[in-house]
Amino acid sequence: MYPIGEAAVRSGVLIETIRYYEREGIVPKPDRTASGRRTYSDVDIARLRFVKRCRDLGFPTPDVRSLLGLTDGSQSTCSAAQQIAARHLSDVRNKIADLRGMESSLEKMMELCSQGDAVCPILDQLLSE
Amino acid sequence: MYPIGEAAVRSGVLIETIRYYEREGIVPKPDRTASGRRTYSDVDIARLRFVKRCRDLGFPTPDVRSLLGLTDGSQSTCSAAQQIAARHLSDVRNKIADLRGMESSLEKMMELCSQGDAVCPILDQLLSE
DNA sequence: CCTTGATCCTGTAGTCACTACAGGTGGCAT
DNA sequence: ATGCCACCTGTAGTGACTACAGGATCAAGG
Repeated sequence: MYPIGEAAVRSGVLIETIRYYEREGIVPKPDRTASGRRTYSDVDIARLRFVKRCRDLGFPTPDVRSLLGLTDGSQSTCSAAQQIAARHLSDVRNKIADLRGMESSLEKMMELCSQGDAVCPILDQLLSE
Repeated sequence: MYPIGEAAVRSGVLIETIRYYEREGIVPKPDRTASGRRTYSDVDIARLRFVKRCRDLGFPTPDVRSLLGLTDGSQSTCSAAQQIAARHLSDVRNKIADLRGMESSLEKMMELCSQGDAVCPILDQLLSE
């Protein structure tokens, strides 16, 4: 059993973020010492790492909750996880596409810049549309 | 001169977002009618469109302010705009790289899913690291 | 003139996922 | 006892919006 500082180190999740997850109900409240300090088991740590992994992959918190809920599961939970992951993958791809659009526009602007025009092409582009 | 509703339509920026930009000092306060209603000139509209264009390209608001400040400029403002755009382009590229990493991990997970394992590979992957 | 519906106003709070801080307590070493 | 570090709760802030409440103004129609 570890105090929260140790749990943070072991899970890779910040102390304040751990408390936030608890407050939001993303993870269950841990046991407490007689003096009121949180104390985390290895299972608690594993759960926090799961949450971190999900967040690193960009899953929004509602999805993290859902995925966590599936971890006590059976065979049939796999399709639920698949669904969540597929939808999220689609979101990620949309975001990439958005960003690629931005990148492309920015690149085009930067390109015009190197042509030494009398008028700033970046500002001109931003002003013209 | 137009009321805020018309300005919103013409600029493509929501009424509440226009007020937000004004409150944050991103755009100057417009003139008012005798009864206190905001009234926007064509120059105000053009400025709002500029802000929208910058936001659509993902420039953070401090950069939008800076770019706006450059639009009254001279030749020498072009290098400043270029700097802002270059830094932002770099940020966009970093975000794309992050998302590509997520996409790749998610794709790998989905791939394992279609192999019909007894254990859910998605949850397994999330739990194992 | 009065009514009605639409538009506008200010101020406040909420969204998402954290993150920081204030003020206080507990635990351990000196 | 003192000092330092870790922990606690509660609150507020971040960035960029977005929504809502309660009230005022405006214009058109009866």
